[in-house]
Amino acid sequence: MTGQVRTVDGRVAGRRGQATRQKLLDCLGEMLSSSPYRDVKVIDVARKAGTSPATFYQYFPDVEGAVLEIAEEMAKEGAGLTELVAGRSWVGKAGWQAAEELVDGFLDFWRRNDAILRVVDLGAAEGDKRFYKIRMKILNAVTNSLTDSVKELQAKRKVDQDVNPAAVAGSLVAMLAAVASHQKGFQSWGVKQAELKPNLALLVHLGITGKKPTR
Amino acid sequence: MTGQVRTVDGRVAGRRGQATRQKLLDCLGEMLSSSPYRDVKVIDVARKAGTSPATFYQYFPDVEGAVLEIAEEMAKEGAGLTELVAGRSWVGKAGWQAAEELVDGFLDFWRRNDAILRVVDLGAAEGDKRFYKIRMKILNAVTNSLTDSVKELQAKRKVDQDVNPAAVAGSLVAMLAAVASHQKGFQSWGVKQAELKPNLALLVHLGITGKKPTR
DNA sequence: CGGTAAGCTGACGGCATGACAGGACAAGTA
DNA sequence: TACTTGTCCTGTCATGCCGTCAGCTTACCG
Repeated sequence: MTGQVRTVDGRVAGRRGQATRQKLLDCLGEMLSSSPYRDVKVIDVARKAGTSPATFYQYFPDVEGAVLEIAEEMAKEGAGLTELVAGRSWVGKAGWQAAEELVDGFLDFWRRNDAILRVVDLGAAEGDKRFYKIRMKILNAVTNSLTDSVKELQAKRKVDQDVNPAAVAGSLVAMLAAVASHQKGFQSWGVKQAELKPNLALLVHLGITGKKPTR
Repeated sequence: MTGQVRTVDGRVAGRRGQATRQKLLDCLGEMLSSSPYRDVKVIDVARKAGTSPATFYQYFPDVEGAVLEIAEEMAKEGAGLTELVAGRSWVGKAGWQAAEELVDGFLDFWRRNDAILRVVDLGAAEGDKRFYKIRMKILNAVTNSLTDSVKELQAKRKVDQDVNPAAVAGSLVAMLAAVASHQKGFQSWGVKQAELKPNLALLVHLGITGKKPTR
């Protein structure tokens, strides 16, 4: 199903080849977090990995191709974000806890994958379907779960009927993603990390349930 | 005060020079909306403007420099976004209207300056102070106004004291910006443009006042 | 009409890209 | 051990963009 790892010219990669390939990916990942995406050059990645540009081109069609590879990897891990929402109760104290844990988990994931998520975001915004798909894969998991939560509350008449669950869930997730990728920005207008989280959780809880949380 | 427009090598630009310069900026702007930022080359911009690469380098140190110029221009226009919030009442029907108009104005501005805002966002996220500053210039106006609104409501005991006005305002603005730049994304999970706006307005209202709007 | 500064470009060294052919290496076979 | 096979890596090359400079053309002014 997964298929073996293959080089650009169709050979199957052996143990040594896969190691080289992985090393190139790792080095690319590091470069992305230390210098602007626009300035990441194949030759630098290759040098950093102690190999030559030609080797890079054996495993990846171009820089973008390699970035997609890393992103795909991350997306798999990101699928686990679903668990932050699935099967949670949004009533009473449990609701507040759910909101807090969602915010926590989300911010954490984003901070860990900071650099690559930035590039994925850009690619998606520019209309590249491949990046777009990956971004969806990560956000969809959470968004769909949240959408379901809102729908449930609507069914129980706890949320107004004219609320569009998908729109609200999507917007909240977008907010989390945006805040996560500009966390430094908040510090400069005097909001500290620790203060940010409860306020985000508040917004999430308000958005989902329409009510202030009981802590 | 403003200083004349100058070329890289220090000459003051005359009428003809300024026209060329502007044409280069315009063409760059077009290129940014039609192809990925990473692939925008000086030579293409120059060709599109019917001039040579050397001319480009007379007016701008590099592509980034020119992008900053465009962004600066946009930031000036963006300062007008303050009016969407300043001096608004957030009580009763007026509150709902304020939320709706804020969302409307914001989304509109973002759609108009789509391409350049993407690049600014990326630059800021990557830690470039110059892009960061521009992003702040645009968002600060709105965020500060919103922060003040929340503070006022807090003073009147209409909002809980443990809410951090700046954190809430900043998060809401980040949400608006994020949703605006991924508007297409929402369509794919079945949320239409027209549906999106009222739901965003709802979230904004909830966030600022802590209460459901009275429409 | 001549001087001066603005405006533009051809051309060039330098570097990244991406392709290829061939050498180095590990593992299996006789 | 010698030979074979297939994987893995690199030297090298044509191509194309970058960023700069000297020098030519154009516009303005006394």
